[in-house]
Amino acid sequence: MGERADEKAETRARIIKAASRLLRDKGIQGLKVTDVMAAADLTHGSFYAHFDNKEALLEAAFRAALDHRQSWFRSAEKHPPEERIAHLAKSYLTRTHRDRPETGCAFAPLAREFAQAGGAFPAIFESELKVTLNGLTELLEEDTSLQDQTQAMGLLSLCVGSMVLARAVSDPGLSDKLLSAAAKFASAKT
Amino acid sequence: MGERADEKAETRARIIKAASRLLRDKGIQGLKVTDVMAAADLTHGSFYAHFDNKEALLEAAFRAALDHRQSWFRSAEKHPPEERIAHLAKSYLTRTHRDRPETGCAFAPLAREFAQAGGAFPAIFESELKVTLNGLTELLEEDTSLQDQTQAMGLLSLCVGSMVLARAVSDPGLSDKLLSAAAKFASAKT
DNA sequence: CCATTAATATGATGATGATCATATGAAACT
DNA sequence: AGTTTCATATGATCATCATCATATTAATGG
Repeated sequence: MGERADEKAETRARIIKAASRLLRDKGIQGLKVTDVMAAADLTHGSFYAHFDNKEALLEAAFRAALDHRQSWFRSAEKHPPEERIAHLAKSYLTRTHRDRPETGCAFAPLAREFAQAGGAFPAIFESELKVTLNGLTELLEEDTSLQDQTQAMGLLSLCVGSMVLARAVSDPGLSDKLLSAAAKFASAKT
Repeated sequence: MGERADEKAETRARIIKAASRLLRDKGIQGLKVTDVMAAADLTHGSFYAHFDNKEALLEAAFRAALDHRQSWFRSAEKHPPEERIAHLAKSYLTRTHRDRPETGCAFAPLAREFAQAGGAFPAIFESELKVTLNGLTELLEEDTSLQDQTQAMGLLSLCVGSMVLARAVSDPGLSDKLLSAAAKFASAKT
């Protein structure tokens, strides 16, 4: 009895994973149900056995796309507070991260589309962003009062902006330089 | 004889202007030919009297969207070099700019889509970005050698990232704070 | 005024893609 | 083995949009 259900849950997870990758790469409008299902080794029609509609999938996929945030935080915890800005920036602004948007930060590629999408999307985006900012604020030992999250907000803005631009550029020298310049810029603001 | 041609050129300009606004607001995939024409007070069909296809329009619209860059630079020139970073950040990171994406910076909302679009788009994006970085580099009196454009690249990344996030957030307190924190972060003495 | 021509409008056409209805096929219980 | 059930597949349907073909309309030259 549980066998079938397990299998279905596993398939569902596979669909979400595929969607979460494609979403970060192609954006909301670029994400096609057919492509997601193909990436999960299924055909388009069975999609509706797993989700009510595309919106439901997007929601799950976006949340899944933010999982890796934890490991970003954890790797910074090991460093003393005054080195954390530099470390967080450096570990975010890597070539690997740039070249694999499908496994990376979801804020950078999706901000505009999520904010403008209807339904629950803007709220989801916002709450996830707040969680991220709070995590950074703690790491940087700033006041949580929203009045003094300058470092956390500045750092995240810088990281997101640099990643967005670096990904948009095909000249590898320029792209690399955009990442390293941002990392240097961040460390200077400690 | 020139009358008709003038009128047509004027209409074309009107279409480009409408497209340039809608493009920044909705993105490439969100831009519908019908909507552009309606915004220019025309009906959809006549579009092809002015442009070969949607791609041609997008190209013109994107270039038009970068016009305002000049005035950003000029307003910074008036300040002494060491104050320019702070001034550039502050004048970019305004509430007005945030609330009117359709008249603002084109890099922030369009980077991902332009980079992934086919044809000439990535190259156009990249060359416009280089122009911008060179302008900033000059203003900040850095070495133009691409080896030392840290300030220019850091500043632009920070501005773009902060704007993208601030626009994605509906809590006005948080959104304002994202802008002001980035401005403060930019001006922080190294 | 009439004829021409260029600008815009109206109404297809065809592709794409979300969603749905129905079919297949294999596992689980009898 | 036979039947039931559910996961997945196949093949519509319906809306949206880019693009195109044709019609209308207004300005210019005679």
